Formats: sequence, C-alpha cells, structure tokens
Amino acid sequence: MTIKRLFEEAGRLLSGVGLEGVRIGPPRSPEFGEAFTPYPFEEARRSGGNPLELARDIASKLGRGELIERVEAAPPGYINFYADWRRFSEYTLSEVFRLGAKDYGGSRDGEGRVVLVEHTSVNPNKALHIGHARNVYLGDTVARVLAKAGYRVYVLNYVDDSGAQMASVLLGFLGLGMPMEPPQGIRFDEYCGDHVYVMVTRRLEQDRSLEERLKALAKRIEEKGSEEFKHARLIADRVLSDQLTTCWRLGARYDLLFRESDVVASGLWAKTFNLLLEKGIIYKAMEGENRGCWCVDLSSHPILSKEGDEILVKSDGSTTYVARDIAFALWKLGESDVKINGRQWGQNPDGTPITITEMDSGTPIVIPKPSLVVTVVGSEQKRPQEVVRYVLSRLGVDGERYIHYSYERVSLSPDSAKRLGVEVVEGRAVQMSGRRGIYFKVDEVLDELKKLAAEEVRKRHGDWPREKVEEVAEAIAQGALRYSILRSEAEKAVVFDLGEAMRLEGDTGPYIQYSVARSYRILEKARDKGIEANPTPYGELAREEKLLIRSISFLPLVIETSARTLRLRQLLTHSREMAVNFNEFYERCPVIEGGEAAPFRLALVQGYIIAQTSAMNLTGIPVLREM
RNA sequence: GGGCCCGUGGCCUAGCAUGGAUAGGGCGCCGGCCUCCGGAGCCGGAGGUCCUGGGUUCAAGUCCCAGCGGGCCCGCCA
Repeated sequence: MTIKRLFEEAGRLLSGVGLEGVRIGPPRSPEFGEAFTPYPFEEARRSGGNPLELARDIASKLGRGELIERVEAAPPGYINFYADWRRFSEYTLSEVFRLGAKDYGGSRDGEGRVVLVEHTSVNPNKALHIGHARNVYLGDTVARVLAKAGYRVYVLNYVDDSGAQMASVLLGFLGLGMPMEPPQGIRFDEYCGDHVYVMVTRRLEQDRSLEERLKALAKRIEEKGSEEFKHARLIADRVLSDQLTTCWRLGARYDLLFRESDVVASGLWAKTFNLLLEKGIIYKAMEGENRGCWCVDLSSHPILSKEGDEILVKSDGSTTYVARDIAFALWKLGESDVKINGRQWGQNPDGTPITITEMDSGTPIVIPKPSLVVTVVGSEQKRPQEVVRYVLSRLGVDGERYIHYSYERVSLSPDSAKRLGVEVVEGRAVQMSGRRGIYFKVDEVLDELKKLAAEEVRKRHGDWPREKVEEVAEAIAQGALRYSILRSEAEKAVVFDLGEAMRLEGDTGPYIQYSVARSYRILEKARDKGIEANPTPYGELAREEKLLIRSISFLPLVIETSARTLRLRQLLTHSREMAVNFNEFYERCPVIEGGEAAPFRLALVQGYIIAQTSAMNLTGIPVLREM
C-alpha cells in the first residue's frame, strides 16, 4: 500500500543490480527523499571500501522506476530514492479514494486471529478518575489498532465486585447506616466513591474494631447466595452502569463485562485450584507467617523467589486477587473448559451488544481461543502479573500469548493538587488516592473542558442553536482529553495538570480536529463553485502539496508498526504531522482560487479528510465537520 | 537490601524497538500575518553538556556497564 509500494520498487531497483534483501527505510527528512538505504556503510565495513564511493557507484547504475524519479548518493554514504511526484501523488490519492477512511491504512496482518483486550477494570465502588482514563484510553486504542490490522478483537472489562474495596462500601451501607440513595443531583458511582468510601476509610482509622467486620464481609461476599453476595452485586451493577456512561464518553466499547465474583461462583477457581494442586504448583503452609494459607512455590523463579511465596488462599479460606487472576487468565486464554454463562447487559453507542456474566440465568459465553490476550494494568502490578505469567508457564501455557500492557500512573501537579486542598511538598507531584478523596473525576474534567470549548464555539458561531454548540463542545472536550492523556508513551509517568489539559491550541486534539473542519469548509465552497476534483497533478507540485501527500502515504506504514509493537504514540504523532502538513498547505495553496491547480488540490483535500479520518478513528479523536 | 520504569532548552514532549545525514514539536517569551477557502491557524526569532562517566562502533539521544536523580513494587489489599 502506497509508501510500501515505493519501498518495494526501491528493492527491485537494487536487486536489478544484484543487491538482494537490502534494508530500506523511511528517511527522517523529506530532503532525503521518500526511501533510503544505509547499505553502502554495511558493504564498506565488509569490503573495507569507501561508503560514499560505493553509494555513488550503486546509485549511478540505478535507473528510474514507476514511482521513483531519481536515485541519489548522499554523503557520508546513503542512497536516497526520490518519488516521481506526478505519478506518486496520483497513485496515493487513488489508493486513498479506493479504500476510503474505513480501510485506508488497514491490513489483513491479523488474518482474523482472535485477540482479547482487557481494560478499564475499575473497582465498582467509585466513579472513574483521571488515572483510570489512561487505562481506558490505552486499552481502547490498542483494541482499535488491532482491529484495523485484521484481528478479531474482543474487549473485556473485569468487574472487581469481590474483595476489600467492595466490602468497604458494603460496610458503609450495611454497618454504618449510610442511605442507599445518593443526595439529589449526585450520581450513584460518585456517591459511593466520594462519600461512602471516603467516609468508611475515615471510620476505619478511628475504630479498629470495624476491621473485623470488614474482613467478615469480604469473606461473605464470596459466598454465592448470601445476603452480602446479592447486596454487593446490586451495588456493583449500579456503579458499573454509571461507570460505563463515563467510558462511552471516553470513546470505549466493550463486548464482555466479567464479574470477578463469578470466577469463584462459576467453579472456575475451584477447578483451577485442583489443577494447581495436581501439578504440585501450590502447597499449604503448615508453619511460619503463612501458616494455614495455600501458596505458590516461587523458589525456582530467578527473581520472585527472593520475595517469598505468593499466597493464593488466605487462612480463612477466601481467595486473593492473584488467585482469581490466575483462574481468569486461564479462561481468557481459552485454557479452561469451565463454562461461564452470560446474558445481554445492554449495548454500546455503536449498537453492538454487551454481555455480562450471569451464572444462574445466562447461556454459555463462547469466545474462540485467542492467539493473544492483552491486559491493560498499571505498572505497579508488575509483580502480581509476573506471578500469573509464571504460574501459566508452569502449567505449560505459552507465556508469549499473555501480555501485561503496563503503563505508569497518573499523578497530580502541585497546582492541581492545591485545588483539591491537598498539602503539597515543594514542587512535588501528588499521588492520587481514592481512599483519601484525592483525585479529579473524568466527568468533572470533561465538563470543565466542555464549558471552555462551548465558549470558544459561541465566539465563532453566535447563530448556532444551543444543542449544536453542546454537541460540538462535547466532541472537542473528548478530543482534547484523549489526546492529552495519550500524548505520553505508556511507560512514562504522567503528571496531570488541569490547566495544561484545558488547552485547545498547539499540540492538542482540537488542532487536528480543526484541520479537518477547515477541509470540509473547502469541500463546501468547491461544490458551490462547481469545481470537480481530479487526482492527476496539474504540473510541478508545490512543496506543501508534496509534504501533505507524503505524510498521507506514510500512514499505512505507521499503523502497521503500531499494531505490531502496540506503541500508540507514533500514531498520534503522525496524525498531528498530517494536520501540520495540511495547515501549511492550507496557508500557501489556495484551492478555490487555485485556477488550474484547483481540481488537483480539491482531490488532495478530499484525500486528507479520508486519511485523517482513518487516523482519528484509531486514536479515538472525534471528527468534526465544523467547530 | 532486591526488582522494574523514567531522566532530551524555563516547563511539557517526539525520536530509542531495527545505531546512520543539521535532535522534531508544543507551552511560555519576543516580532510579524485576516478587504484573501475559518487566526482553535501560519511565518520568523531567542533558548540544547540529549542526567554524568566509561565502553562497543566507520557512526551513539538510540546498544552495553557503572554511577546520580525521580517514580513504582517487594501485604493473609486489589
């Protein structure tokens, strides 16, 4: 596709003079052409020759190709291939038009193989805060990219409705008499997180005796059929429903909501336990600090062995998170024959159904055995994830199929922390804490952004009705937040600053959205003037036109690399690169008043819209026709 | 103490996987550009020991080693 075809052609030219399998890559700057090879350096090392002379010698033997106009040797020893812009432009644009936004940049690399992506997985006792947004954005974007690359992607959200956090809110309702209904105007998930959870934590600090009640509750939650089990489900379902409203605002979609309580309730854990016992992977500690617990023997693990064995079943008989996660991992990988039942919970904004696990009344959930399971979890959980992977390997499951997509956490800038009334140590970022109420909720940040965007929209479109302003402002807010969070690579810690996130200019989502809105305006004007698009260049192209074609043609390559490496940053960068190239083109190359250039430029604008829409559909930044 | 991650102008950030040509952007600052397809834009300027020191290499921001600084993990929490 597009630039790859030019690479292939460069390869053919080289093999024509007897050089096979030469590495060809994208040059870092347009002045070095559209493809290059450092081959002369490699050859010079082998033969002891001079790289530049070798490059000149080879380049002089290479003729032009169909899309390649000329080949040049460049000091200190590169061979650069330059596009024949007339043909390359026409070829690129016709490919873009042929494929459309849905398929441009897509591939069949995945060959229909199944991939499971688990993300979000927020405890159902609170509203999503800005740190959770990073998980959702990363997971959702990975899912989009893999789908584009031809994989069949299933998206899972693990609903952690058992365990301590759930028990905490339950204690608030059952033990401390907090009302089940939130005050007027407050969403249930916010109520649980902002009020109940924070209150329970405070009471626990004051009254140690509550600890015992909490532990008892945590255990009772695991007992299917108990009052506590049912009550926890009720709360979890209500919170989940609110959380998903937020997730949809973030652009995510799901296929399956897997309740953690069903790992135990379905017998999946029991079966996994027996398997681990049979294989001699776990043992019951009879003495020492783990007395009475079932543990994984980690003594043969090179690193984990230094930190002692991992407890799976506590001395009171309840399971730990790692235990449930091992069982769940086996199921996700298609390595367990335990049937999990489900029923339809609702549907995504795109109309696709969402299933939720439901052991009693549901029907068996069928997911083909995946070739890959990607779990998006914070880097602080690297150790437990490594334990899971280790146990899998002991069970003979290929660990390569189980990927922990790790990301560093989001903390708050000193300025933003101060807004929450938190004491700040001189210039240090502050860790968010659900328990202590130190966080920004996703919805409050989006609402602030929306307000700001709405002001800007009104400045430009005083005549728009309120609903239209709202709709557009919402899309701008979504694009701005998504871009600002996805902007940093996953392994880089992010310091969230409200002021910084509120920017709508510069290196932001709205910058990209704006370039597309401008494009649509040109299309409208061209239609009024009766200009017909034509992908055949009118003559020698302007620099800005070449650069725009160039970045459009590179998009498929970037998407392919993203799908292979699961690094998303380069996709964002390239999407922005195309927008920059478009804005420069916009400034220098008039379309409507372009005279003989008008038909070609119009085609270029159309091509830009298609390519950029394709990119934005992957990065999840909403496309706007006007803003 | 052991393990993982990060360290690029005042601030934020790309490039590191696959070493390659003058280290790209953005914010902020200074100066320009709307009778001309939307100024959420464009053009120009100032600002850099790519944390430090070694090593590998024809070539290191990129790979290796050591150190320094910051974050995270090492719980019968998740």
